[in-house]
Amino acid sequence: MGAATTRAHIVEAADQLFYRQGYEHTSFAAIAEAVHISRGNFYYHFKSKDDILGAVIAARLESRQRMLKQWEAEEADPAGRIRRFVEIVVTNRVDIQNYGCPVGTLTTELAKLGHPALGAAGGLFTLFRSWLREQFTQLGHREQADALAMHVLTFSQGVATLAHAFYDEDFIHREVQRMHDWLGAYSAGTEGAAPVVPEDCAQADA
Amino acid sequence: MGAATTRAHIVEAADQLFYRQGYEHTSFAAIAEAVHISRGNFYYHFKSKDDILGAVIAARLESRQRMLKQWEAEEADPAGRIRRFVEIVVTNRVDIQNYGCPVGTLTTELAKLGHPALGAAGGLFTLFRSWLREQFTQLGHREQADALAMHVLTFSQGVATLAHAFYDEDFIHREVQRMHDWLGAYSAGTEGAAPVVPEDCAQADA
DNA sequence: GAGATATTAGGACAGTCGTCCTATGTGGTG
DNA sequence: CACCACATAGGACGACTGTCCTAATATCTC
Repeated sequence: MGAATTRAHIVEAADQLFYRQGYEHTSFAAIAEAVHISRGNFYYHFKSKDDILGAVIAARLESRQRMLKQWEAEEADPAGRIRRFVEIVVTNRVDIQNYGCPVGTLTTELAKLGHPALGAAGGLFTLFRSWLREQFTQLGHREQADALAMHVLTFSQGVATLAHAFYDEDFIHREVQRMHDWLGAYSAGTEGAAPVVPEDCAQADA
Repeated sequence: MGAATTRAHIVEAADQLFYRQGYEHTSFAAIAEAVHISRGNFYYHFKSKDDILGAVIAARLESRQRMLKQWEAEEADPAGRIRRFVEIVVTNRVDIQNYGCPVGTLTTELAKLGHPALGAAGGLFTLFRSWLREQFTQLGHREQADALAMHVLTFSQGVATLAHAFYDEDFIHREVQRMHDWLGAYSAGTEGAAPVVPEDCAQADA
């Protein structure tokens, strides 16, 4: 098996485990077992556990960036793009109810650990924030664009946290509906333009 | 020093440390150092680390319950009580920006650890949820009371997570203002303006 | 096929963890 | 003062952690 392949397998397994069990709680042995390689062999591909975390964060960043690019390609209307973002919590409702938001929970954990990779993980939030800001700007709300972007992020983080805590799917749908109604006030003129969310958009967050 | 006093000191120190560093990341040695007692002496007061966690959760529950009771005593208007709840993120903005929400972060961590005390920690969420539901019911929104309570919780969790991630105080104030505006539609009678607004007219703010 | 390189396996290492045991010290009661 | 339950200290324990080292194996080049 090529080194690049093994490395990718490690990152993939670590990504899942960090998400489901947390970074600190995930041991080298656990990742090794998931990838079916020996513990000692890790250090041929990564020089430390923090190094794996860095690779995982980079992979998540790239993945989300790709997702956003695709949305831009598929959806001409900025309001439709924002709606897609809001729908993430529906698309990934199962994972979210089970494990929370991969961005929010990782950032919170790294902050508590005082981990140096906190800044890199925060880049995921910044990525979404900037992208949402751009969409609101295109909608003509240049002045409030950043505040509106933060409000949408607030929504998604709040929903993810509580859907996780209460394992409540109906709650997700209610809050998403509320958010769509709220967004209506900011996407005037494009009413009825874009229908909501194709089924295969997924691979999104959480 | 009395046993009860020492026990209280342990719980207090553990509470702080669990909040700031997380439960798993906080070692016995760290708590011992904070309380200035020896490691081995812990097991005279608690039979395990989980036992300390249980005491911390119980203490937090009692503390929050006391807080809510006091609000009920000081504030006759249910709308005012809800506003007090919303203001938590302002009152505790320093801690929230530094460490996030004590309820949300603990619940998330325990879920990832698969810790048996997850249910007990979830009781904190349930406490707030029930209390908020009661206030909305008293405001005459019996039907939607629970959904409205969950919406307020969503707000507070989202704000706490992002204020923590971005360390942004202005953001907190903006979201709180938005929330107060939204609440205005549901607190008829106290605020002057006020016809009842259907659930999906949440775009109160702009 | 031989040799060099890339990749893997498995154990040794020091450190830390939660837990437990036992001896020491304390304070109040007869 | 002697006594005894309460409270504390400090170290020993096995298990686990991330890290590192070295030998064995696979893969590719000539």
